[in-house]
Amino acid sequence: MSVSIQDSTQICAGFRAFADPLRLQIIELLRSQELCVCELCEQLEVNQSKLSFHLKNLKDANLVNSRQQGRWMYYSLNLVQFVILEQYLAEYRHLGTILPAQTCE
Amino acid sequence: MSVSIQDSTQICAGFRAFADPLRLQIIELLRSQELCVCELCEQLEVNQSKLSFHLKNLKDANLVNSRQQGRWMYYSLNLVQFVILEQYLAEYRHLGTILPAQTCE
DNA sequence: TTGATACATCAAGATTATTTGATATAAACT
DNA sequence: AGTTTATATCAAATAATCTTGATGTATCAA
Repeated sequence: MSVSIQDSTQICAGFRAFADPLRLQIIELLRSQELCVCELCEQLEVNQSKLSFHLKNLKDANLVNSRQQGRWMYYSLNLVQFVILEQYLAEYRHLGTILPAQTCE
Repeated sequence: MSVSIQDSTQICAGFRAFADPLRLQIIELLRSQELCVCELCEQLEVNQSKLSFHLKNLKDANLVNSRQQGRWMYYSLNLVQFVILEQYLAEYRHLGTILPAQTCE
C-alpha cells in the first residue's frame, strides 16, 4: 500500500540534499515561485558558481526542476519528491508501538 | 497553527542525520524495537566504535533516545522529531500553487 | 561577427564528516 | 580489589563535500 518502493539510496540522497543551510534557503525562496539563477544570487547574496553547485545538488536529488528559457534557467520545486520523503517519515509515525528491548543476555 | 517554530538549524541537523546509509539502517532496525549497541553491532556487522559515532550523531539530532540499564545502553526512536521533520516537508505540499517566474529582465 | 550576459563546469584548496584503532569509563561479576 | 564486559571518546588517517576563481558554452543583441 505504500506509494512506491524507494530504494534507500534515493531517500538518503534526498535527505542529504536537504542537509545544508544554503540549500534550505534556496528551497525556501522557491517556495512561492520559480526563480532564475540570477534572482537567487541576488537574494541570497552568494556568487553564481556556488549557487550552481548547490542547484545541481538539488537537481540530482530530484528536489527541483529546471527549465531553460533563452539565456535564463528557471528553477522550481519538484514537490513529488518532497512527498516521497514525507511519506518515508510518515511510515514511522504510522507504525505500531515500539517494543521495549528484550533484556540483553 | 504549525506545531512549533523550528529554527532551520534544527531542521537541517535532522536531515543531515538522516543523510547516511548506515544511520538509515540503524533507524530501520529501531523501527520495531529498542535495541542495545551490541545488538546493533551484530546485526549491522560494523564495529562498536563506528556505531557509537553514528548513534551519537542520531542522538544529537534528537532522532533517538537512549536509556542505560546496567552495562547496556538501549536506543530507541524519538518519533516526535520524525514528526517535526515530516511536518516541515508537509508544509511545502500544503502550500498554494507555485507561480511561474516573472520573466527575468 | 563581435561582445555581452546567464549559466555550467573545472581544478585547487579549505572545510567537514567518517573510519579506524587505541584508550577511557563505569557497571557487574569473581 | 581485580577482571571482564558494554559502551564512549579520542587522535590520526582518509574520504566527502564545499568554496573560490578561472574558463567554457550557449544565447542574444548590436
